[in-house]
Amino acid sequence: MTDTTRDKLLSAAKKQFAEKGFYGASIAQVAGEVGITKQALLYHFKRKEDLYAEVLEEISDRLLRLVRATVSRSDAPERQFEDIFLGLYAASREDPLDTHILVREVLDNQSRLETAKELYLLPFLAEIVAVVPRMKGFEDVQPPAAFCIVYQLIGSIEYFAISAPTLKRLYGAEVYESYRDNFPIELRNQIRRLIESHASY
Amino acid sequence: MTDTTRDKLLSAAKKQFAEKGFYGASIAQVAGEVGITKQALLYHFKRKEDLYAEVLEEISDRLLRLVRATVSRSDAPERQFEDIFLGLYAASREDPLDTHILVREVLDNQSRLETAKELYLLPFLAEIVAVVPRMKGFEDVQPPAAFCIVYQLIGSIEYFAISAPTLKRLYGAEVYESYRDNFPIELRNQIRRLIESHASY
DNA sequence: AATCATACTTACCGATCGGTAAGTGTCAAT
DNA sequence: ATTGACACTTACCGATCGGTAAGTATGATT
Repeated sequence: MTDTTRDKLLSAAKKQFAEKGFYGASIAQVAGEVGITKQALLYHFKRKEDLYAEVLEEISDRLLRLVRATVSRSDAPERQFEDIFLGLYAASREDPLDTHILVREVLDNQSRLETAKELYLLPFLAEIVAVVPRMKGFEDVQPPAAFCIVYQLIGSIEYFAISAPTLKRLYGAEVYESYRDNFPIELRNQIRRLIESHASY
Repeated sequence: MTDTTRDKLLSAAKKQFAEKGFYGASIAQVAGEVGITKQALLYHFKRKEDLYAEVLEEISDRLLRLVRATVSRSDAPERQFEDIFLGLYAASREDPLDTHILVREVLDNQSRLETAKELYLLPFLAEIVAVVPRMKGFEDVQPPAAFCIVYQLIGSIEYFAISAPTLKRLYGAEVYESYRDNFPIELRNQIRRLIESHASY
């Protein structure tokens, strides 16, 4: 409610960056959506990069907190593991723009080369990967295998999240919604198959 | 070898579009890389969109052909299913730029709104999804569930493919290569677990 | 020898980009 | 009454964007 101009700018910027990417977004348009001039925006954020950095930081912070909260909510690693990914899916549905930006960051950071910006990924991934060898039957899974298992699940979720507009247009809103509702069920199935296949040894 | 200027432009454009996206890429730079002026490029491709469309078409055509060839190579649906995804992974390793562009297209098409452009996805997805109910134990799997199963696998593959540069920088080339080599193994494991879990009923 | 398409070139266009500089109005503190 | 931080504004900048127009060298066709 008591949104400052700064907050409104961050919110409008998130939308622009998510839809058009760093290059495609223009600070003038972001400012325009908030109802101020481009130079007023530049008063709050000296450079376009600064605005983008703050948007990205907010997103990655929240994602890292989500994973940590999920882990600390349960003692059973199997439960932690499943809940992390179901939680990530839920988050991607609540804030679709966030996922768009994160995937864009993966695509763009090589040409925009800001090394520091992607370092949030390290603790985020490490936190999840660390859960794997704590699960029953996963004690001997090697780090590369654990990483791939985790990354496949993350990829499934993020890719589906960014596909929402495309799928909606391809199949229509109704069909898309049936896909969207089935997705977490199949995601859970896949995770449980994984866990059970190891636990049975 | 006998690359025409046109071919060279398409190849240079693919690289630029993959790295920087449609907005970030500049036709002047594409032309520069080939050693001609921007206006010479505009002689071959009247508009930037035309150049992009041709790059995208080439990629999506090849992907669709790959899936169809894989399906016709075997009679066993289970084998077809597995080979499709392993083939897609192999393709994403051979031509990483292609995957970058396809994922960007998913992200960008909503703001660039060219509806026609994404229609390659329909037969591509339909072809793969159609394999599912032919597999043993999958006869009664509903279309939305089949779609989600397929889309999760595609998402895993594409997301890992676009992450290559990021992962290389995060973990170093050596560690990344161990991930990259483990990825198809875990992918195959996942697919086989899926098939087996249904076949055993 | 003249024609004509191909494959470019230089010159130029308006629009938009991110960003700087120099004000202006408001309001709280001194 | 003055100062000064805060939140803006108008004016302006050079660079770059995609794209148009008009000219030129080349080589095959008639």
